[in-house]
Amino acid sequence: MPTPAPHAREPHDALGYLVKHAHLRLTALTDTALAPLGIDSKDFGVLRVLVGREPMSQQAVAAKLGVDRTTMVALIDGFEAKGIVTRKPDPADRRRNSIELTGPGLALYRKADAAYLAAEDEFLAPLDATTATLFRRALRAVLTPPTPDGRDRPDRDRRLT
Amino acid sequence: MPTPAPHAREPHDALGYLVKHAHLRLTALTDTALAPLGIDSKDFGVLRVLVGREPMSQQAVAAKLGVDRTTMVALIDGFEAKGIVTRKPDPADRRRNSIELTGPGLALYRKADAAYLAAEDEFLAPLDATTATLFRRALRAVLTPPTPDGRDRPDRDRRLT
DNA sequence: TATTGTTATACTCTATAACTATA
DNA sequence: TATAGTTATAGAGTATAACAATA
Repeated sequence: MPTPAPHAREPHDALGYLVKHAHLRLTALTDTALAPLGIDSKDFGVLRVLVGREPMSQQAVAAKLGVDRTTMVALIDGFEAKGIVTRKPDPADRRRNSIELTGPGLALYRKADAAYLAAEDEFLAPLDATTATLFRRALRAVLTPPTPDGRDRPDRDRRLT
Repeated sequence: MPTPAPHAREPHDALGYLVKHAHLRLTALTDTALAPLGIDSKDFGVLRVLVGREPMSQQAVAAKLGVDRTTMVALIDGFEAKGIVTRKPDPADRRRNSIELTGPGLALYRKADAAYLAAEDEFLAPLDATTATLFRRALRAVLTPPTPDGRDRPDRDRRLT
């Protein structure tokens, strides 16, 4: 016994360590996979919010992502400069900017989605198919009911980052 | 069909979303659990490195945690001010600070460990015991082999944050 | 008066560079 | 010459406060 160990537990078994580094590794993998497309995983999160939905206000996107509306400005700035989205005043309420994915934006999303899924697969590679499914299901389960009364929230109210 | 959905996949199913928010929730739970003891989950990580080991240099602790040695200074400053650790020059190499957990520091760690484990339990509450074990095992599995040749690294060489 | 987007500012976290004392 | 600790500084990232336009 090289190290006298009063009350030693293996630190790498701590769930906090495991989950944090799982997050770090998955982020690194997806960032690498998306980099050739000129976006990162945070950008991809924005695309995921916009795709397949009606045009949204900047604030609505920000709320979905759980970031401040001031943070959203620069993100949309970048997307608009790259021609990924259009930003025009909402005719119904001209305070709002209506954010809409462009054709090239949708094409980019499709490529990004493929790259993202490949990164997921790489991340999950050490698990067999059954375990991978179970892993995903367990993640969903631990996120579902932080409500005290045990009722689940409808999916569309959840934040998305 | 309220929302016309060209190429829609549910964003909450993305593994990136699930892992990120699992991390956020677990961190929130552990921070809350540790707050009454005057420490947070990052502090607890430092305690976990120090407990049950010989006294270490600041740099060794920093390396284990994967942070810069300059970041370590303030962390140890706080611990020393609270009497959790002692910091004295290593007689063998007086450039080094020998960091050692004090008696009260060890007592604090034990309380913190109990609080931390309770937070883990709360996090895992939606899973039955078998699934919880499988979940932990899956997390370990996806973290083990980022080495290209497939060989695992010895545990003591891994970073710990 | 309240809200959306915007800008300017501040705050947190962490790393880089430079200094000191030791080796 | 190189290394451990320290300090000062700078860089991300994100939030808060204030302002203009609109409701």
